[in-house]
Amino acid sequence: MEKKPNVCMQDVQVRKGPWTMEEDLILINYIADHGEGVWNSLARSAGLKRTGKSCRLRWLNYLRPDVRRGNITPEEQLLIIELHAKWGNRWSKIAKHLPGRTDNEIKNYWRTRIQKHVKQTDNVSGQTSSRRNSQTDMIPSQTCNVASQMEFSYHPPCDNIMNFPGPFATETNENVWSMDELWPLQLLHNV
DNA sequence: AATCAATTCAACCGCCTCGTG
DNA sequence: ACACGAGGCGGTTGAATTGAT
Repeated sequence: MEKKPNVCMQDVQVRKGPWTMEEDLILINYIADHGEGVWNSLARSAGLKRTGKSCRLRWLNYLRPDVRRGNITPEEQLLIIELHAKWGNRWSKIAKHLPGRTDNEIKNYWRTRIQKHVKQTDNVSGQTSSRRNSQTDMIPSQTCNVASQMEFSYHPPCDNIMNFPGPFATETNENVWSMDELWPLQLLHNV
């Protein structure tokens, strides 16, 4: 048995950054056997050199079998706008009303697609309107206004925000693999 | 074909809340 | 009532990808 320095041993062992396929499989298998929850001990027991938080995030945002990815529909988009107008940046609350969508995904979608459109709209229609300190401090009343603007000016074919990058298949990305690939492996592993 | 800029999104960070002893 | 740990949430970052020149 080699002796390791007892200083920050956990810190030394914690892995960060993109998940590997192997790690994903370990996590899927472990949760299939034991269920989710108690993430810190789950991470340890599963032999993953990740924090509990990291495992939870990976599972909730990516590995859960019911996670839907890509192709946010116009209906979903309108719902996001509507709910954001009602609740502001309460992403998890909004996500509960969009089955299969995660708070992270909705948050990203809002920031990259909708907020961009909001800014453009602001520039065109209200150049003298109030300044914002940041992208994130928009209050619900403002977004409500924006939501109505978007609904009435919604023209998918030429609208920037409706140009979805396409389905989930980004094969070139090393740590992105489809659930079609992962779940059969998980099942095989469990047999 | 090469380079640069813009965009996207997975993952991390820090704060807050809640449950438990 | 208090302290502590774990989980949850929103904000932010940075690598990868895509598009434009």
